[in-house]
Amino acid sequence: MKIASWNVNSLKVRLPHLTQWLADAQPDVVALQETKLEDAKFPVDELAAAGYRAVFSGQKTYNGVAILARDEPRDIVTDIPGLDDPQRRILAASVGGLRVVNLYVVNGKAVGDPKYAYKLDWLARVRDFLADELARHPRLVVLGDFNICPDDRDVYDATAWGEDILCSPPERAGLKAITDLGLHDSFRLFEAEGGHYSWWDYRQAAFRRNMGLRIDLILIGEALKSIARAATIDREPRRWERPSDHTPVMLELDLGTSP
DNA sequence: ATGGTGGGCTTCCCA
Repeated sequence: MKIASWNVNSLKVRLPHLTQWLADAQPDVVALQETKLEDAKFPVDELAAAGYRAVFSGQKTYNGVAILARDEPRDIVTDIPGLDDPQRRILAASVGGLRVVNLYVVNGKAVGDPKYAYKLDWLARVRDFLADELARHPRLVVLGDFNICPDDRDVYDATAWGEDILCSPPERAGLKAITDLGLHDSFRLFEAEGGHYSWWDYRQAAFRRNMGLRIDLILIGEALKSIARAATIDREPRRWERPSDHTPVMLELDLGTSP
């Protein structure tokens, strides 16, 4: 089974890229972020024609998350219990014998900004939600745009970036509180070197110069660690005309033949 | 220190 995450930065603009990539990569489950679409405008029919069921939690202009799958996703959750948040950033579903939680983590703008405080609080609440999810569903996958570089290997120039937004110690502590639940950064099960990124700024020819960050992650519960086969970043869609600033990340799990 | 680019119910906000 192939499970993927992609921040598409407007599904309206990127739908042709998405359908092309689905045909090329043949993923079984895909988590999308920044769809920027109201639910009524989600391209259900186009994705069904591509062979995927879809569930989604969107809003106009900003945010928006979706899960695509070959099989119908079930037991949908669109909100963190107890958190009244109009921003559509989380979507959980059961699919293909897995529990999948798709996150579009708050960017935070800058250390000290009000959005940064919202980010740290949101992360703490997600951590508590994930603790409950993991207790109920050992076969848990938590993936999405985390808007946090796990460590300096995930930053093109860690010295210059320093402790700015996406790399500040409190953000990294917020991520560590999540991985400390027993969720592994699947990419690091296969690759120890730096220089592998999932996002490149649109400015300054950042992609051509590989000035990127690895902020799109697929975390897996301990129960899935032994069946992880490969974790990859597909840079190809970032080369296409009018790309998203993020590129898809993918994990292959060996779930065997029994359901 | 600044600003560069891109998406969006656009002349600013968000990333």
